[in-house]
Amino acid sequence: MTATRTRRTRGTGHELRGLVLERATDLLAELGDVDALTMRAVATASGVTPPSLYRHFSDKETLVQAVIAARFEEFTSVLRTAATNAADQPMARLEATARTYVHWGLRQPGHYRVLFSAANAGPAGLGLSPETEHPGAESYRTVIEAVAACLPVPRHDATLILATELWASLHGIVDLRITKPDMSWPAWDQLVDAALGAVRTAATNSSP
Amino acid sequence: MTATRTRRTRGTGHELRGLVLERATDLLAELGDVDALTMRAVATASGVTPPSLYRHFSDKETLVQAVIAARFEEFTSVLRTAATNAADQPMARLEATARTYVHWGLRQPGHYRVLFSAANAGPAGLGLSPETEHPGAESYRTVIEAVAACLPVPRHDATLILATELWASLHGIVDLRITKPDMSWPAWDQLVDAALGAVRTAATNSSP
DNA sequence: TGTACATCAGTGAACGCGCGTTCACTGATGTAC
DNA sequence: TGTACATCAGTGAACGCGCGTTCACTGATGTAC
Repeated sequence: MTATRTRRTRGTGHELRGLVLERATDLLAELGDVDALTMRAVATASGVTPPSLYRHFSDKETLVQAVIAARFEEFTSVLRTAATNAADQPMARLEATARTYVHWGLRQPGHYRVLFSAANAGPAGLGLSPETEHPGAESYRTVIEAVAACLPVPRHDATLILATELWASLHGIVDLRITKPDMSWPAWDQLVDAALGAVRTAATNSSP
Repeated sequence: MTATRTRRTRGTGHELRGLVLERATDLLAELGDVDALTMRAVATASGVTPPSLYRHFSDKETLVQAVIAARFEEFTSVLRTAATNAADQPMARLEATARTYVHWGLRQPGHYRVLFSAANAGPAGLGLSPETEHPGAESYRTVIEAVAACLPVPRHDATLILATELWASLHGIVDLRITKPDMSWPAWDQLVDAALGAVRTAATNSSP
């Protein structure tokens, strides 16, 4: 055991930082709960003893924040990529965004829960300053923009309500499935389709 | 302190059971998280030392289950009452059900989270046998029935999708608001209105 | 009416556990002379 | 080329804490005789 471990040579100690982030990410994906993640487990998964972690992260909160920030960034990026790759038409882009949202959430339930269902998910709860916007706000904005693009004469109020309701639907589709996996669920893409109905109607009705 | 405490007379010890349930319910409402609830806190809130709790509940899980079961029952009952009190027309009943769902959730965010967003909310996670249906299934059924009543020619598949998507919307409206209280949200009743749009459209289109 | 006794609500102290974190250390490696 | 030394990745043991839970007990109350 101990013989297998090779210590990093001087100057390359920061490699451990990356490894720890990776392992912590995997563990968080499995656990789906920040509180269930332990520094000891992260250390073991990284092939190192607990005190070594404190060389790179001042405490658990710092480590967790680093993981969460990266996951949020990835999520938003995946959403944007999906929209970009879709046909160059607002509704097609929105559909791609919505489908990708749910697909990503169901594929990475642990991460989705950590990002969106954490008990203390506010900026304060994440240890961020109150002025800092919530890391999930970016993905919210992505949905709003995609909805706004579908409406010929976008009124701010109406757009906001449509977009928020759509977001709530997508979140609900993912979250309920994750928390109640034993129930029998309709195919998720049909649910997403239904959720898009309101925007589709609004888009059709307002166009001449 | 100790002088203030009056021990129950013999035979009335079961009164403590009710008091403990009440205090545990309150604490759970504040915390919104089963793991954050401690037997010690329940004992203190009940004016008693921790070992006393074990006279009435064999362990923490049993106590928590009792609280959760009661909350689920209350929630379902509130939904049914709302539907009953609404005008005797399917759509009015559905609207009342939906509004009450969200209103209850936002009024009792801690309880809502415990019931619907618990990390281990499956029957197994709640310590129930796998055959036992999820305690939330009853409220799900309430929504399905209310939706079905609105459709003139109810097809089972379509009804299920519409109802599940509506449930997801309502859950999302409540859950996102609870977990991200710092964001600025549109009025919840407008969101509920939007969520009801799909059913309204389906109801109108199928009627002659 | 008095007394011995069984009952039982509730206590105080302690248990083992896993946690985040700290501390003093080890020992291989690169560097200065 | 050799040697003393500073650096620093990583360790092993321990800390204090709060938790669920257990244990032996206390002492007031009702009951039997």
